[in-house]
Amino acid sequence: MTREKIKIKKIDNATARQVTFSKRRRGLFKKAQELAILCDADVGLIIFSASGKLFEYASLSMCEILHKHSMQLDNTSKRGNQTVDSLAGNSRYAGLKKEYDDKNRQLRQMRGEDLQELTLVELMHLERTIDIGLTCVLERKSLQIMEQLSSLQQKEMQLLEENKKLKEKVEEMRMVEKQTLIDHDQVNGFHEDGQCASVSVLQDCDHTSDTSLKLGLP
Amino acid sequence: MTREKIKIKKIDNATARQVTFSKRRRGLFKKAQELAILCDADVGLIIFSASGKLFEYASLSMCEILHKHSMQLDNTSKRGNQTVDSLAGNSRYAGLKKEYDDKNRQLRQMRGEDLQELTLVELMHLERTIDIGLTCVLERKSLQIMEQLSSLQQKEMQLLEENKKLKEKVEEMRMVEKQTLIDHDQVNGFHEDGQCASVSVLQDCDHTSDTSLKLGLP
DNA sequence: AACTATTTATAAGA
DNA sequence: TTCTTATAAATAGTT
Repeated sequence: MTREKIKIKKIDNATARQVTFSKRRRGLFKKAQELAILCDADVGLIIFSASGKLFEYASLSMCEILHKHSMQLDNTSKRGNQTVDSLAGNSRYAGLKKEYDDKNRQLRQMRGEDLQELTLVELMHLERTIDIGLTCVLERKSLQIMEQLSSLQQKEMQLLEENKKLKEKVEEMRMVEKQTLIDHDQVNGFHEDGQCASVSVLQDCDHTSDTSLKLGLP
Repeated sequence: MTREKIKIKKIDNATARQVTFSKRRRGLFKKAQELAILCDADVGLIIFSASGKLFEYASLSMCEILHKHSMQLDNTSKRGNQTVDSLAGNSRYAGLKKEYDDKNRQLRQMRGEDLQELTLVELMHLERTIDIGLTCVLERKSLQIMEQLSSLQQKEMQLLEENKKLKEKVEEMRMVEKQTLIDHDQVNGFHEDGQCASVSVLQDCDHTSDTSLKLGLP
């Protein structure tokens, strides 16, 4: 579309064809993307070069596009020409699709949607199914809650125990310190350092700190 | 590309967006076809409008394009020769399978199965979902029951009414018959015929019979 | 759906 | 492949 108008037929020269392929492919991808963005459309574009190399663009994932495409085919092909699906070679796909639709319908009905097609007997069956499900979920929930409560209580106990030990330790240290001061007073006058006692205190602190870490939340 | 340059972002005005979609879609199809012809490429283009309508172009059949596409994907994603899967052609299948599994899991969980993998928060969500579903089902069931009750009561009324009329008719017929016998006795004693009265009775019978037919079950 | 002023895409050449 | 550029094609806004 430029220096010269061309006829739309296979380009003879292989090099020129390759160049044009490259240029137009990019152009097509750009246009496809623009359409998707401007018009809020879902676009999937698959291109195979003459040599068989694949290029693709998809506004969503290609998987989603193809899936939507399959769904559409299923909807339209129900009216008669099942040739499309047949040619696609998808008894496997069609079978899975059927099961998927069935599961989806059941799920929707359990959520309380699409109920108008059900008879009274079917509704009562459904109610029972949901009720059983709800019971199981409530049981499981209770179990979970009990487990978490139990776990928390256990942790509380451990922490209380730890706390108690620490208090005893602190009390003991106070006593030791007091005695040390008394000893110090007795041995010397009032001066000198309490370094030795300090070190001992620090070591004890480290030890208890390790223990409490083991009780930390997961 | 025209009167004014536009920014590539979703067009706000719905009408303008629809018009642009139409124009650009045709443009894209044309370009896709030109690429296919000029460069001897295989091209597949799938477009869904925002409203979900499908438009597609394929230089071969779309099935062949998708089949080639699946082969390519399978070949590149797995180095081993999984020709069986490849021939079945199914990135499409894999995508659906994933969704199917997901729906199936959800369904099982709503039925109270496979709950051990759920956290407490997830369980509470599930409980709420099921509860809402149950409420809907119960509402629908009540509605159905009320409808059926109402329908049955109406039929009962009609039948009672019919019954009443029939009883009256029977009583009337008895009286007529009695009178006929009396008349007969009188005729035997004197003269006259009771034919006219008999005919009248038959006509009345036909009439009530018609009425009961109109009230018949559907 | 048709028109048209512009923007874009691109064929050929470098 | 990429760049340039003259020209064909596409198209946004309007009618």
